[in-house]
Amino acid sequence: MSPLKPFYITTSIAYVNGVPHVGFAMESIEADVLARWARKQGRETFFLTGTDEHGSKVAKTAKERGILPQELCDENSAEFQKLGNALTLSNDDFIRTTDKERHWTSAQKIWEKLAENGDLEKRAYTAQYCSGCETFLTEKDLVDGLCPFHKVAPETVSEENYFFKLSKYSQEIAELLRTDALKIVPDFRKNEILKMAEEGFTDVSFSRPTEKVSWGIPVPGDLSQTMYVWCDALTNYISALGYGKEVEPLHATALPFQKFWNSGEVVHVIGKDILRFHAGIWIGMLLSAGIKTPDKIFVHGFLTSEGEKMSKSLGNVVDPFLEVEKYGTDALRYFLLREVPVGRDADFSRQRFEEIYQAHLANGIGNLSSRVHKLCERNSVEPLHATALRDDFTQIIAKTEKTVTEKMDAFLIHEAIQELFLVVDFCDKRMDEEKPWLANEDGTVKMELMKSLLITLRWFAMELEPFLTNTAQKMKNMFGDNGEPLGEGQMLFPRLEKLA
RNA sequence: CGCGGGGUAGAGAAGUGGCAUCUCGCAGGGCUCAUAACCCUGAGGCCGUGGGUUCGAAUCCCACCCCCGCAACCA
Repeated sequence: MSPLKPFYITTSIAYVNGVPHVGFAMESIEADVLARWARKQGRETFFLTGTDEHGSKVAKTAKERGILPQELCDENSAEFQKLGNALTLSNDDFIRTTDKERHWTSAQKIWEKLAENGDLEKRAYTAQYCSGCETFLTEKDLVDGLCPFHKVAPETVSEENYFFKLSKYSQEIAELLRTDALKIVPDFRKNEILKMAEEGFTDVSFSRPTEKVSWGIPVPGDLSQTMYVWCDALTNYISALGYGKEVEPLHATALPFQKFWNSGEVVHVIGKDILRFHAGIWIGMLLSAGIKTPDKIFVHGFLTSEGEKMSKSLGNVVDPFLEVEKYGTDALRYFLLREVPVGRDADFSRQRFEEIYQAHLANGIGNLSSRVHKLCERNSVEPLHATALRDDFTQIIAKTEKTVTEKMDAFLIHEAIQELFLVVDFCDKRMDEEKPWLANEDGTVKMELMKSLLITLRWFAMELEPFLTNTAQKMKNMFGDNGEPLGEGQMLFPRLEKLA
């Protein structure tokens, strides 16, 4: 719990059978802010993201396109890494589940641990299978007993799978949740998953016959079976840290796994759809394998698009690349961080996005930066000489720092950023009332106020860094970070009508 | 009676017993350093509905209505 513990934060890994989605952008940005915040607090931090690349869907898509599954994975994984750059993510690593060297060894190691512990058992499994979809269907999928896509009755198929005995860990998991040893944020998600745990989880299928699904990690010691997503994908969180890697005993303590997993604070950032897997299956696996369980799971909601569910068929999926291209990285970051209440569902509305951009970014911090910069330039106020801060500014800075810290510690990102931006209002108000563009009655300029404004904006840039990294850097250039002279003035956020 | 979340101004949120708050939008006024930006004022709420507890309820209790998730790898 010590705030100086190393900090390990992960996003869920994106499935590569498609291109990046604005929801993935939101999750990555939230994780990025928490990672940058931790670093700013002086904590040694490791931020991981990556891609989930196995399974029949990928194999099928590759086949349709006439390329190898690995080629498809390479192509799409690259898109996600490209998005990471576009969003200025500060991830320390990027793990891919097709990475045999790094990932497979860890995943197989965990599998062996579960097996040694007697928690994996081969069972016959019977279900309805549609050969058109190449997947199992449940009663609810069927329309009049037929596959809704192929209009044929599914066949009853029986196959052997390894099952993980998750049910036996239900109560232990419930206890972790109850005591917050595994803390779920926000609270209401905890209640939800705790209920499920108390009612008991069912055992889960952990493998598929290789003849049906071969694009995956082979089950150790049984080539007739391929790992199903759980042991394959969830294990990325520790494979990236080198779990199970053969090293000289002397070097074992140097493994990131040792530092960040065993001795650090571990936080997973995920969407509400996969909470069950993370708080259930993943924790069960770790308990079985005798590995420390994570400290926190931070669950975000979903975005709708103009009030409707985002779906390919409706054609309303928001492409994060296009948003970044049009409005800029920090505008998208700001909207997702400020307008989406942490943990809840929200709507991605074009009009709302533009209103927020105009009001907070262009008219707010952008305009304030311009007016302060011009004043300083005109009156030769140099950063080097701006050392003394007026009391009222000192007070608001102290108060803001305190509140922002409290909010961030509680993962209330949207409230933290809201609090921070109140400083913009404060500065605008001070200028309006004291009119620093007019001289004092004795003809002298209002130097004290101008210096305070300059210092405050320089401070603001520092506070802003975890949230809007690019803008923070631009502000530092404008207002002379580290005693540099006043830089060039620039428009941080041009008004919308000036955007192409 | 499957499980869970939610219903507070046009929109999004805060508020868990004591004058209903913030952001955006809207209307009027002021200023002119600034990106026609900024500042002030105002309009706009039976706090989902009906009962109850209390000196006092958005807040606690009971009943009901309506939205939304989950139960199945959609971020």
